[in-house]
Amino acid sequence: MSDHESGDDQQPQAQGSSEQELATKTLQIQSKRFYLDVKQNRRGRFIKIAEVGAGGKKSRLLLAMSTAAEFRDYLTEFSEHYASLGPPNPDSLPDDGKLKSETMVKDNRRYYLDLKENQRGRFLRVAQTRPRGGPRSQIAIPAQGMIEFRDALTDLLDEFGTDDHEGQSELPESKYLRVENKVFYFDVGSNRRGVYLRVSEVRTNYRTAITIPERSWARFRDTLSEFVDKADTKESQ
DNA sequence: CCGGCGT
Repeated sequence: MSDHESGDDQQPQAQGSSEQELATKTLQIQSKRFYLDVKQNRRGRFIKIAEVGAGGKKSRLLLAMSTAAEFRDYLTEFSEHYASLGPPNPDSLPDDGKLKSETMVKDNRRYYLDLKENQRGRFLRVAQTRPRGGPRSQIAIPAQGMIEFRDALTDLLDEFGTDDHEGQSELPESKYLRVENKVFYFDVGSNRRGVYLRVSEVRTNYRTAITIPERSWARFRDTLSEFVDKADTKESQ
């Protein structure tokens, strides 16, 4: 029963029943509190990281167990790099302000790890993005807390494994289709309502999409076939 | 005792 509970993926929806919380850890790093929750639903096992700032500002991030393990290893790399750095020097900062960057990919979600520096000091920013400008969420871990964070993550991974225990197979890769002057993107995603296909038409100043539940894919295909057949017969007359 | 350069 955690008070840092909130919605998850995609569209708002009724609270699902079948999400269990297997373990939780709390970390206090400077003014911030981090909750690391191991959770499991029918799509698999994952770790939810919630950051609560001093003013009660919250942000959260979801990582599959395998991604959490990858992240843990990167935390070691980043903390070693951090330890090798001299004192902060605004003049010798790269243009993008990033001292070290890595990327992780899982199920069409991208994770960006950036060691950054500002007036407050150094911190690791972990950002999660979804395809086609979907919601972006991010947390910032003070650099001094990376080791502590890694150790907490390691405890959870040692206890619950690095296996995602996916109910179904992995989500398919995204595809796209160029049609005349348009591009259509096909992205498969999932939330606790199930698996869906999101078809987006993306142009510079215009973006639209439909979301098709997996259960109806065959009917969409059949319906499209009917139109194709009609067009074909018309063409051959 | 905060705070993380955007649409």
